[in-house]
Amino acid sequence: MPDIQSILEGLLSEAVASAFGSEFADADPILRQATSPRFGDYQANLAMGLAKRLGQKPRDIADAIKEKLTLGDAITDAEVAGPGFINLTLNPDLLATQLGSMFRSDRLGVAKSDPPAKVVVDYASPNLAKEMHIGHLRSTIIGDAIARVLEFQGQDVIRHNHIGDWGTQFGLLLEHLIETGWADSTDSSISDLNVLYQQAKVRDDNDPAFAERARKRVVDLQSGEPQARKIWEMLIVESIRHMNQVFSSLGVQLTDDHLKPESFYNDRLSGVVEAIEGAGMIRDLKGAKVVYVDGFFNKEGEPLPMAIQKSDGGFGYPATDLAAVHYRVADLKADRVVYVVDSRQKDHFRQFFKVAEDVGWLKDGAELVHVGFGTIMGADRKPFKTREGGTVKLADVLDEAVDRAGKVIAEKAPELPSEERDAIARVVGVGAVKYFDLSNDRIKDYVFDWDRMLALEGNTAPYLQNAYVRIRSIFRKGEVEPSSLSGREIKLEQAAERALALQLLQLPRIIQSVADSLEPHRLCTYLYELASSFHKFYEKCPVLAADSDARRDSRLALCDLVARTLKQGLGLLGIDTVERM
RNA sequence: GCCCACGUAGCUCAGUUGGAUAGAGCAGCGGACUUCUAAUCCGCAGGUCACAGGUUCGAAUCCUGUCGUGGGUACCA
Repeated sequence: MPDIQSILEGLLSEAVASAFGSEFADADPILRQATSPRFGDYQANLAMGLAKRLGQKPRDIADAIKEKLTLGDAITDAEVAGPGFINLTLNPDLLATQLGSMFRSDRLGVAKSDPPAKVVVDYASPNLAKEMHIGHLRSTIIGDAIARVLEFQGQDVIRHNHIGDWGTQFGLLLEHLIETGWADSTDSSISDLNVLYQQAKVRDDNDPAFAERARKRVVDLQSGEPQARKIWEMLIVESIRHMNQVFSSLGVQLTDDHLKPESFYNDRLSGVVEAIEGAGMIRDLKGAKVVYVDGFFNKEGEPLPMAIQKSDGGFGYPATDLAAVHYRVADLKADRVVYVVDSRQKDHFRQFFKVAEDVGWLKDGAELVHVGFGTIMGADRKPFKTREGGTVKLADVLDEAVDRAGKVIAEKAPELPSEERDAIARVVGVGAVKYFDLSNDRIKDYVFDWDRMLALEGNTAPYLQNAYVRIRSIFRKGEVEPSSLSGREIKLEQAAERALALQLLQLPRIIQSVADSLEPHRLCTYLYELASSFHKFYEKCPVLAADSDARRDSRLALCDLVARTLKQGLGLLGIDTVERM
């Protein structure tokens, strides 16, 4: 069934063609949702744009279109207002029919994209040998949300966790571990590694000789030297174990199946260099093989080199990134590769995207997209740190969120058994952290604020989860199974019901807009407005105590649609719901 | 220096890709609970959309410049 937008656009095109000739049939009707109920439900803004082309006044054009507009099944009223807006009021029966079809759809009316595109989503991608910290949060959950939305749309999504298991940090760590004799011990934990890495980092910054030896270790590792290899494997196992623990408490859909570590591309690196050399793009700079990309300059104003192969023979991240592009586009045949990585790396992405294009790897029109995001700030507007000024561990953030959520639940719902309260605290606490992050425009920095994210008012996860809970409570109390409502007629009588209906029917458009823009916060805003519309409806319209069975069933169906939309929407953000809270 | 983002109410943020009188939440003031869960709802107040030009029927949104904040500026990622 065509959606409302398409139906209206069709009617408007017919009217324009009938008023001014068929050559105008493809004019964009510029259909928008009305900004206020007093302007009807939708407005068409094409009359102003046609004024020049037709040499007539916008209002006269709008009047002419309005005259030819078919009223009845879809539109019950059309009025011209302002400079030439055509305000449209929808037939409630059309809304009801649309809702009926949404109710019967297990996808809530969201069409599957056909044919599906193959999309690689590269996200989380932490550097190993360090504990996961707050800086890993955004890539992990924004990427997860994007992957879920694209998958729901029916795209062929391939998740890649491009973990840093191969770079310079391992040189530092290896050199330090071998020198201190740690390499001969058997027991290790990620916290130990964290400390050892910090020690190594300090030495690297202050001791050029150490730095030199550490760089040599990277070359050893990449060329398969046995001792380096053996220690490295121990480090990797421990790091991945820790990473998976964090993913699990975060509720992220990444498993070992999605690991595509930097080391995976090792035996492709020399081929990458050869291909770029073959394209005549490699230059020599002090022994390093570099590429120059137009438009990038260093502090001295000279063209900025990007090192594909370092002067010591080792490969840096540009080589790995280029090998990954080639693998994803040429081997996996991806149509789109999405990189969910901090905005600060924007220049790096622009550079190697351009190189990949110039080498000719994007022949089939494959699209590379850097989905950048801002920094999480503390209350002082500086990057979020612990009170002592240290790195905030991701596991600690989640623990505290659950802890804080638990306290609120103990206060608000003391009647629930403590075991259930613990489970709810986990869903609410983790959901609050994730939603708070996702609900901000990803390109901007945001200030981390416990009170705000766990607040029950405003655009927060608990507010949405509570709307869901209230609906489930209605069904429990009324002892109604949602499936039993199938086929019942939905009647939209109250303004609050009509507003809710219009809101529900926007879901497909919102999903599309998130998929196009790769901005999950658009879904958050939508869900918040939906929950808000529901709460207004809830105050105004008794459901179980409605004054007729037909009205009760109609409202129950509306409630169920809201619940399913909230659950689905939150699910696409990687956030769970509970039955009570 | 050069390049890239961002600047909306006291605070934290939206703003449907250029549409009507710029919207929420918090904080402030005033209301609504023997409840389908008040973890909610209703009302009041709060704005030179950083500033100045430009594009056009129409700009918070696009362009140019200025100011401010943050980031990037090879062989860390």
